[in-house]
Amino acid sequence: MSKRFYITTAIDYVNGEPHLGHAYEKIVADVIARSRRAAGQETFFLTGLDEHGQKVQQAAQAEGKTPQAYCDELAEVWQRFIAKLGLSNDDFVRTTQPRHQRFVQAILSKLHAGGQLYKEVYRGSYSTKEETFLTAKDRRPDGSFDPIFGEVIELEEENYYFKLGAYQRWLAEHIERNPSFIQPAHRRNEILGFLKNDVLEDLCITRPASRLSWGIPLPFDPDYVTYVWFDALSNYASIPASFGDPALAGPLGLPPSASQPAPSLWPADIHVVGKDIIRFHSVFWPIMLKAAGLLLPLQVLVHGWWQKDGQKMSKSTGNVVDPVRVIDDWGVDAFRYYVLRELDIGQDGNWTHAGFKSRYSAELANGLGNLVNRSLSMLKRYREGVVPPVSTELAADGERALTETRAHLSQNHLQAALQSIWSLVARANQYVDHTAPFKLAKDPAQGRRLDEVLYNLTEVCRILAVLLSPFLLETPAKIYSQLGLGALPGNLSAATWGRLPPGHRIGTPAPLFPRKEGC
RNA sequence: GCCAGAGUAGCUCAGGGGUAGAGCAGAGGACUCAUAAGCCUUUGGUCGGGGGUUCAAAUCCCUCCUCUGGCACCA
Repeated sequence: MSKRFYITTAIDYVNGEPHLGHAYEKIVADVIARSRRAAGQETFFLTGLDEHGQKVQQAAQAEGKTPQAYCDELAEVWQRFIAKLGLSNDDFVRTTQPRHQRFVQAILSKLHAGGQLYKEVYRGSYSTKEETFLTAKDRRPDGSFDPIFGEVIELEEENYYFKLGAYQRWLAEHIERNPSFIQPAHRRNEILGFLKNDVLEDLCITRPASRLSWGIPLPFDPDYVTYVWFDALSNYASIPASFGDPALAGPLGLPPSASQPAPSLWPADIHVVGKDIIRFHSVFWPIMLKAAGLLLPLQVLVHGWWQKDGQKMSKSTGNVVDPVRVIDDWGVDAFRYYVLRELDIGQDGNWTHAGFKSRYSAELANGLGNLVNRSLSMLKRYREGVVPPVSTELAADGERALTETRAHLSQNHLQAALQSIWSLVARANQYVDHTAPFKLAKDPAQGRRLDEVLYNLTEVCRILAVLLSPFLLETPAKIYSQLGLGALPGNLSAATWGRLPPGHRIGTPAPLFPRKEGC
């Protein structure tokens, strides 16, 4: 079986609240996944949750629940969130699942057997209250620790380390040779600068089980559990491995697929991550894979952060955008459209209500929505909704939009693709005014000309629905329904000109993005 | 502090030696199919300051100012 296109989001810490940043990352990944499917590629899209760690352990205890019961409840919250965003993920990983733990233990065993791990004593300042070691950064300017840390003692603890530093030069060369490995380019430069100018230190990968029980035990030392790096990052490979993916199961000695043939997913094509965790994904994770003899992902695609009204979002000041609220008020398509259209991937964004409303009314309602409504209304009124013979006056414009959209999507330029699609919207709106079908309709001698104009407009509406299908969820289906065409095609090739059959009778036009008063 | 990047129209940004561009916002107009939407026309800028190279600089060089991003793991 040929390898599928495989894309992931970061997994979210189960304890956190779903916010705009999570929604944005997931929607970006979703649109890329949908665009690949629409290009005819078999695709696998994974998202999920990071459920281990001290904070979960403590929070569960505070609520008198087992950590697993606590996670199960929160996992439902996250799954509802994902459904709200309309994600097309093929699976949902939770790091507490046995299928994930098997992989983590397998890769740790292999690294241990290969001498890539070692045990060492660390001595440092330990906060008994926070149950964590403190670092220089935790010190106040006078050198003392903040009282929030409570009693601070000197403590020794033995842990396992992973030989990260040994791979520093190799990784720098890999990134040099593969310009697309970290995107966008300025993020790549940051990582390269770091790899060339700083010393990469080894990574502490465990906690004693006595201190942290809610984690995956080391297969070769039950006194320890593995800590965030191997536990969380491994999710990208653990799920393909659990299906028996030959690129993973074989090298790690995991059981082959129960259902043959095993899907071929690894290596991942794209890891979509936020700029805050770029280092873990473009330094730690590749080295972990390399050390274990596994293939590296092809690309780490780094997105920026959103601000609200030019300020950092913060729950304490109430300066937040609640994606669920926006979707409830404006619809999932308006939400998805705004975050995709506002930013090129990699830039930081600034959410403003005025900006959101402006794009909603100017681009969605007045641009796209009104075009579809006026076009179909005229076909309904002047031709009883029956599609006239094929005409090709706007065919070149339609084909250009298709070509550009495909080209942009193949490079994950989602914003640029939307701009290309909207240039067809603008062209068609202009065409209405230039050809004035409402005037042609008054002159019986102009019947053939009116037929031509109406075919072109109706076909543009259909093409727009197809082009928008990777981006929007409800609108393309609504357009198809209003066209009386049934199921939306799954492939962008349906956007080639002239597929709207003459003689076909369309459905009932209705506004796509209703005007909203007082919002 | 170090390393990048950026400062161009009211806003968001493109351009990168040879009459300053787009979208939005603003102004005016003709139309009426449509969600009072759409279409056409149009006002805005000595391209951060200063100096230099050149016949010619927003563009190249120097310098200054301002802003942004990054500087991990640090058990």
